[in-house]
Amino acid sequence: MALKGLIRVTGLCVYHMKYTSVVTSNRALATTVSCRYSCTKLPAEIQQQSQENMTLVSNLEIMGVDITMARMRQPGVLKRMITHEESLAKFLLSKGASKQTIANIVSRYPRAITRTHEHLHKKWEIWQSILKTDSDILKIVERSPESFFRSENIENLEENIIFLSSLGLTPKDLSRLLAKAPRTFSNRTELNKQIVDFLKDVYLCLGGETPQDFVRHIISKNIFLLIRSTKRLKANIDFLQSALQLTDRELLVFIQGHGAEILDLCHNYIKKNFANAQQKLLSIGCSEAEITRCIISCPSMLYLSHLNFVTKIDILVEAGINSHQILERPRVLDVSVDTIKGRIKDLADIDYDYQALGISILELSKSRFEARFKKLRDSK
DNA sequence: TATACCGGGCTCTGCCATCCCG
DNA sequence: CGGGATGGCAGAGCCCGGTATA
Repeated sequence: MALKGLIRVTGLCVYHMKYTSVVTSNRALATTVSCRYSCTKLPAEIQQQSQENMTLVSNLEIMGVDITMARMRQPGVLKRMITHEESLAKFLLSKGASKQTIANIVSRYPRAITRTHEHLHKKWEIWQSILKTDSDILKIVERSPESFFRSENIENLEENIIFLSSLGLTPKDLSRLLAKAPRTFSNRTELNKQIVDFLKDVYLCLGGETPQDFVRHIISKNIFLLIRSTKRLKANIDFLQSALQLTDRELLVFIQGHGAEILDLCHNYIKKNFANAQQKLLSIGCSEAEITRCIISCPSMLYLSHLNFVTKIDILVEAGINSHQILERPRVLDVSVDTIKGRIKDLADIDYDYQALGISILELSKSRFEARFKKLRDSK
């Protein structure tokens, strides 16, 4: 199989490196026990607190920062002799943040106060070249302070923008990337390059001929790919090929289409959900081949948690819809449980016949459903 | 003209471990 | 050796409407 060969092709650079680093970190994980969150103070903690810069701590308290939270997250910051909390606050205020927001940001990511005014100014300017307005940037900083403040490396940020643009991503793609997956820009450019190389290698191994177009296409389809490990992406691609029994050519079509949406899922989650969905659909009388075809046509169903998936299927079956109707229109699973329930109830009131009229009415947009429902009811 | 098909828009952090440098 | 920088992980859907088609 082509993907198996990939390990050999890219093994020396991308894939092998990733793999070994993960193995060591997992091993370490198993033997490390953190006591950082213990409620009772140990002597070591008391000693640690005593080393804190008391002026800084009281400044932060006045700003409204949650010191306990800050201490829990980045204890080292509270010991620093030189910090820039005042200029940080002034800077963010000038961008439209409230005092409460600023306190919240520092509580969640204390290292923010180690950034100088010059740094903040420069970085904001660069972000603004992509996102345009202050409020767009502020929204992200509020949502995830870490993504804005974690790295001090401006050159790397600039390099990332150049690199991502060189892939053919449009300004619109870049702004979506920065708004939704800001980590893409604080990760080292080398890492982004590795992932892009990995994607190109996958594509070439599967027989593709225009790797640059492929990468641009797949990243704009799923903007979270660059913040996932190649280990995860590879595991998911391998799994989907074997679980869905796709040829290289079919896999290529799949991951360039709807398949791209699910490549970033946690690998165990995708495996678990696949097994659960298969089991549930088998239990209502679907064949394995039908299920496979259905998942290929609508892979987003693997996004649903087990409970959510089972609940939806049960509601549909109880309403008198048969398994084949569901498989023919799997996008009905895209609709929320509440919406399905509400519509089934409405339709029961007018004795809607799913066998005769089909189930596509359940997937309409809200306004289209209402219009259709009204027409059906009036014609009764 | 109603329905089917399909693409795309929202959305997506915060914690932990290791590496690395002063 | 401590702390900053960086990578990796778990987590878990829904909706709208343009256009093709019958």
